Amino acid sequence: MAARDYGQYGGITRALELVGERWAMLIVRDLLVGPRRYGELAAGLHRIPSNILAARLKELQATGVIRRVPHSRVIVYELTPYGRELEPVVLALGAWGFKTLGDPRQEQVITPDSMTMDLRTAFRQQVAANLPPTAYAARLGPAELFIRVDGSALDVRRGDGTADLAFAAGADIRRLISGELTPHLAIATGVVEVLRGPGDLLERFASTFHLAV
Amino acid sequence: MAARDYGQYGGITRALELVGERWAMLIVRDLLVGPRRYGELAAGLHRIPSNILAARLKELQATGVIRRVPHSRVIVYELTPYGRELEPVVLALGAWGFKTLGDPRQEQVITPDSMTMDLRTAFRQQVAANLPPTAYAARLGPAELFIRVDGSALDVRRGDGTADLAFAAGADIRRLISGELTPHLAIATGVVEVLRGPGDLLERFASTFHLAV
DNA sequence: CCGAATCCATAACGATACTG
DNA sequence: CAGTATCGTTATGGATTCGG
Repeated sequence: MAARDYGQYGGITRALELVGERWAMLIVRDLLVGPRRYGELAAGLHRIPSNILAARLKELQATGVIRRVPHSRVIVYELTPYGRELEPVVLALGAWGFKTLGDPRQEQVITPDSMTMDLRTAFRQQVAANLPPTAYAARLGPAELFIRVDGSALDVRRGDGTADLAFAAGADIRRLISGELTPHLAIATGVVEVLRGPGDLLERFASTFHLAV
Repeated sequence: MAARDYGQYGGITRALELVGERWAMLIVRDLLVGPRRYGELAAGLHRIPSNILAARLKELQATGVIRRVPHSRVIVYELTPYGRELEPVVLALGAWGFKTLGDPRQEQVITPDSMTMDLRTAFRQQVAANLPPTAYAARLGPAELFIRVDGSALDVRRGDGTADLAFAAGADIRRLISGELTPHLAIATGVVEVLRGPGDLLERFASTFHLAV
């Protein structure tokens, strides 16, 4: 791993030598959501060439960031404890990037894992702590997420479930999270479509997930 | 800048498109210490090729992370307000990398700016708030730093000054900051050499700057 | 089918030299 | 001092192929 180093001694250079290469941090992002198989990673990072994915997985293993775990018949990759400690880094990056996240370009896709991490980024723990437990079923572009907020705990997983509020939205859910759009306006303009449950709950959603730009 | 994108829509991909390329985050790191001239950046990142530095500076300007400011005769680069908001990202990266920072390799150098940011990473604001104002003059490898702690405020700058404690150390100051070495042992083993002032103050330094591994 | 390895064109990077 | 220009090397991207 000393091949592509910076010739400097310090915490930041060290970190960048471990996870600074192209795609590495996105692999970490997806693995922060949960263990993933090779094919799942390839699907979530749909533009990654398979040789690059294979190379990164090897490097991240060699440096102790991830682990390759054979599970009966399938192989999954998961973060080591040290790798999981990258969560603050990934969240900080996400919060920073979110601020200048415009509208999606034509070729940009939304993946369940990236959306999950963006929701974690926007999650306001101290606000949620004072709200009743709530479950949301959100269809965000192609991603179906089941979001449970209980006290200061957040759980996001793929798929559906019994939710207090079910809604559908596209990438412009961002406008709701940034506060650019009020929940009321988001519904009125069709940015958010309420599928089940009281639309008022979208206000709770918006105050739980908020990231000022 | 959409040339090298990831084809995904999300906060983290957005951030990586802006500052994810090689060397970019290190330029940000050094600019977090203060505005720098082209030559200063080149010196601090001594292994960066000048064409890469020039390219990164252009990209970071184009994306609104840094600004090119003509100052009478010289040109300096500085972070925009948006660029400065990368500080939490850089500190989180530094804290993570610090944990597996071993001993320096032969070719690795210590630069004043990287050392400054590492100190900021390790700074414990809430601990410092309960200590009397203290100034340290530290010679860390080739970097001469004048460190002032006043309440929860930290100021690190290059050069010397009237300090309560002056000391010299090498890269293995890391062992003191990680707690691997007690202040007493650090002095006894020669890891830290006290140049002026009461050596006891090194305990205050160690509790002010601490990052568990 | 999953988890890669291989091949090849292209783009980025790195070292050095060069210019206003 | 603040960059450009050039050119060889390396990494990336895309497609295809291989092995269990």
